Amino acid sequence: MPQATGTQTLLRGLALLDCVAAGIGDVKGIAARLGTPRSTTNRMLASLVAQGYLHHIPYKGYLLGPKLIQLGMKALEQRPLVAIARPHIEALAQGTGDTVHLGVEDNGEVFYLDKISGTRGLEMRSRTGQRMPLASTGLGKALMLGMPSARWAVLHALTCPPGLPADRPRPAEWPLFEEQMTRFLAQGWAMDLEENELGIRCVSAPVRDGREQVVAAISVASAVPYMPEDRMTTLGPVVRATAEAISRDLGWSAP
Amino acid sequence: MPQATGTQTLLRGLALLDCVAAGIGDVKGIAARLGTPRSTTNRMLASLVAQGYLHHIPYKGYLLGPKLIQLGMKALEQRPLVAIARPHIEALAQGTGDTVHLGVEDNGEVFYLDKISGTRGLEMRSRTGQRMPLASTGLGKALMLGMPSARWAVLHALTCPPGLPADRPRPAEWPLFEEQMTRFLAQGWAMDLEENELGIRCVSAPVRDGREQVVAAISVASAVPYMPEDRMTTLGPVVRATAEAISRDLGWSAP
DNA sequence: CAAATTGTCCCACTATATGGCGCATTGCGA
DNA sequence: TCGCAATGCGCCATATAGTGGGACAATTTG
Repeated sequence: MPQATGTQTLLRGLALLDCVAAGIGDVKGIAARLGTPRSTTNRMLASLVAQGYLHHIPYKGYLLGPKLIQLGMKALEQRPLVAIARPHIEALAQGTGDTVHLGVEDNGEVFYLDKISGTRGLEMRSRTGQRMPLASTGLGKALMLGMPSARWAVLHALTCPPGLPADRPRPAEWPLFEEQMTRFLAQGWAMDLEENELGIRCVSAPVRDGREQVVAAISVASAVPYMPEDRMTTLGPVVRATAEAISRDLGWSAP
Repeated sequence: MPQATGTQTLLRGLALLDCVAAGIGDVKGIAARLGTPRSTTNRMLASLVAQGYLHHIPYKGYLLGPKLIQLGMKALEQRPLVAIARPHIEALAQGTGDTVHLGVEDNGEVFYLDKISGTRGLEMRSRTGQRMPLASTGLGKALMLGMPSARWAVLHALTCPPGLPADRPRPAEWPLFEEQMTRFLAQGWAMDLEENELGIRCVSAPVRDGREQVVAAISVASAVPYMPEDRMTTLGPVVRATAEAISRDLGWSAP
């Protein structure tokens, strides 16, 4: 299946790891699956065990080893979200022509990590490094999808403080808001209908890491004329797909 | 450092992963550290990237990839605690001559997973599959070291219900108990002074996994005559060392 | 107890990885 | 803005490093 590019032994070793990850722990099974003779298989197994990539229980079988756990943890830390998401959100901006945002949750707010301006001429006020409420932004709602729904009420209230000027845009009132969120959760993407900035609508989706946790969110935003209801409906799955592509680069694997 | 056992390419590739894990992301640095020429290094890098073991940001550097996160997670699931701990607790039983236990926390209690009987002739009533309170057993206290100290009070109260017969052994009264636990936490191992069974003392320590979480505990138990105070003091670090050896096999790495 | 798997060597053969080199790109510092 | 240093990518003759067959011992299973 792969193009043999001069590292047979390495690739075989990695395939072997996959094999064990798939639950095949006996030498016979592994050798059969890789198509390697017993002696070769054993040789590689020995090396992988010596390095801690596999755990060996003699005459019982092989299991993924402690080294992989360590490396997995290190990998989680090293992951530079912005750099990894970049190519994906660039493609999304290219494909939609609209402005794309990347953000994370920080201290009950959205924190903008990256922004790709759209090609429609209009510029949004948002800026990398900026902070915004969770419940009134597309990014924020996508991030909230990863939290226990019990926290929704608090965050919603936080976004609509008592002294908020009457002319400021705001999310839907509570019972309705919860209803919307439940729908967003089911479909895997969310919307913002001028709830944060008049004239701006957006479609968003959550990004998860290897632990299934929501670690970020992306959104496609544009002015109302470019964002009729039906376009948002078709855009939803697209945004979601991009978010999932980023998630995969972060170690996430589809359910 | 390793004996070249007929898998140079594989070992080099794994060393390369270590290298990147250590934070060396530039080709030049990696090549220098492994002692391989540029072309060979690039070839391996390409293969590792193709398989998802590394993430590549062109002209920027290499990082541990998503595949390692996935494998790390799988490794955590696959880990058969009992089988992995076996050789270690056997060695401990051999070395001390006393009975060794392995247990986990389950629903606010200790659950005994394994037991190696000592060589002193006396047999303990404990049995694999048994349940015991957390606060009155050595295993339980070691497990409690991994919990937020706020939970200690609840668990202590749970172990000493109002209707407990006056002649039943029990842990120290509350203010003192907390004091003891704080000391145990600092030294990394705990004691049980006939608090669960009259005439039985034990020394215990927590076992952690790759996420630093306490997932189990081990203890060395014996009759009082074999367990004078000073022996417990020397045994403590030994038990702790064994627990840490198991932890390492579970992916834990010393702080 | 026998059958099936597994762990461990050994060894001749050649496919496999090596590493030197050149060129086009890209990024960074001056 | 420019030039240098790293990097990505490909080619290729060479011999080294991995291959795979086989024999034997150790271990588990039933």
